[in-house]
Amino acid sequence: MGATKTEHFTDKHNSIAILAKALGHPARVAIIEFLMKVDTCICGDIVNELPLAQPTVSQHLKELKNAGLIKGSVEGNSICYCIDEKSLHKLQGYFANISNKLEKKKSNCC
Amino acid sequence: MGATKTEHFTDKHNSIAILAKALGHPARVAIIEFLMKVDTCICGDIVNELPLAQPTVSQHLKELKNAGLIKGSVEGNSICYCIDEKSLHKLQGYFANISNKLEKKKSNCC
DNA sequence: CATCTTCATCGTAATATTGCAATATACTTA
DNA sequence: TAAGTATATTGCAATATTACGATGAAGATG
Repeated sequence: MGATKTEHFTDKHNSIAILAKALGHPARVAIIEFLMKVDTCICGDIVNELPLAQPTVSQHLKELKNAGLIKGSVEGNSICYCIDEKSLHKLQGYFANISNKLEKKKSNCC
Repeated sequence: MGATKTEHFTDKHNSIAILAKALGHPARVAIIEFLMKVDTCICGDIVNELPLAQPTVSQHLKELKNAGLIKGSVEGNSICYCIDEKSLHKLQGYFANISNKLEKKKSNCC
């Protein structure tokens, strides 16, 4: 018990959940927004932006990477992180679709 | 240690994280999609839709409600759940904005 | 009123997440 | 090559999440 029963759900539901979960922490939202703000991908500096210790930030970055929200490539001494656009477009499409459907049926309830 | 350092982050980052976290589980994504699929809000039936025991589903519903993603109102014997459109539109707006910005700057990196 | 149905809550076990100090790795530069 | 810089990994403690059986609460129905 205790572990999520991933195998009982559809791939679609799981993949959305993975992306959403990765954004389910304010530090990781902050990281994404920071990567948006600076115009290029950023090498270093991420740790200084957050009120967390370096290992903690490193862990959050790893989770964002595992979820496919960011990419990281070694750039000499430091590591260059940037947003993986595909996954964010996927989220955008997902919620746009939901919003759309909601508009159409204009809640006949509650 | 162990608890999220919510107070160190901005309200905006926290509020997005709360919504995202609520969707960070496939069962909760499935619940939202089920509420979308049936045209009206649904009273009962949610438990039967999911491969989880009733108390577990009840807990997931509670979390979706706490995050503001769904609303529930007592309807005689059962409870009538439906999507809280505001929060989903908020997510839609958030990701639309990000997607937009990403389009504009067409990644000059990586 | 007794029972059924529907959903919530409690209690508990298993597992996951968060955070950090200490340490490791790897590249850079003096 | 030694020292410095940037990031990752390890190990651990605190806390949160996930799941469910048992039980409770409240309206519905016989």
